[in-house]
Amino acid sequence: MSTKSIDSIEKAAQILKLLGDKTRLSMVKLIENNECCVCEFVDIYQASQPSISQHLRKLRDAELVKERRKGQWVFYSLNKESQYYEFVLGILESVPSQDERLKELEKQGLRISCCE
Amino acid sequence: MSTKSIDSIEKAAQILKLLGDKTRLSMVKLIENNECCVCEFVDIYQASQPSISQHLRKLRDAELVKERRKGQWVFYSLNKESQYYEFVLGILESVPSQDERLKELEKQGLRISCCE
DNA sequence: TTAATACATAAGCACATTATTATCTATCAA
DNA sequence: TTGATAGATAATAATGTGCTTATGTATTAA
Repeated sequence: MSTKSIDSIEKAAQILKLLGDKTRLSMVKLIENNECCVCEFVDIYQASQPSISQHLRKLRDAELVKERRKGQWVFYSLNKESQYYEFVLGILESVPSQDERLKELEKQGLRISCCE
Repeated sequence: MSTKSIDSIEKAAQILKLLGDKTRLSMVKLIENNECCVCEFVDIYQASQPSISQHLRKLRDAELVKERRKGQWVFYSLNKESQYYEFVLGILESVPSQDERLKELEKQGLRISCCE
């Protein structure tokens, strides 16, 4: 079960700190409606692969995102089972859509859209 | 005018980072409904005065809070004129009330409740 | 005027965070 | 198999953050 309210001020601060990085915030906003793999993030943010992986690890450790392996790719999405899902969703509501970045990727033919 | 939506991902991340510290988040939640002065924060968080002042400065620089001098005290409150007021308010909705901390202060007779 | 209280700010240090580089595993395609 | 691609992780370097200490200003009370 997830409610919008957070039980402790420390936990709330921890989640806000995680979202308080522009790369992570943008990634989380992006996977609100899309499933993305690591190499897509690398292209979108012009960042190194380890840098992206480390951001994702923090989000995964906090159980805000979940991963799904599909062949050689690992796809990330928002963890809807998280206790904090609604809290995060409430914040994302006020954050500008990042879907343009994905469209840009598609235009370059770099979007990973594998079967199934 | 303030809307819940933030124009840029960078600005949103900046605000979330500011709120992503448990002392600052608690202070902001506290002054959602109360006006507090620096020395009260010092008592409440058992922190040094410069430490509290530095937190408040960051919040003030981002225009999330405003100050009001009253004699020797400086009282802080949420800046309702801020462009980001509703965004902050939306987050605070999910954050547990910190009013108990003020009640505790009153019990100890340390609450500054000056005239007017 | 003097002392005390409230607060701000600057400098320095300790610790946390982020990015890079290097290396390792897993999957897929030849 | 072998090579290439995707990704994770460890070690390290660069940067940022938050705290303490020291000091300055403003206000009040003596």
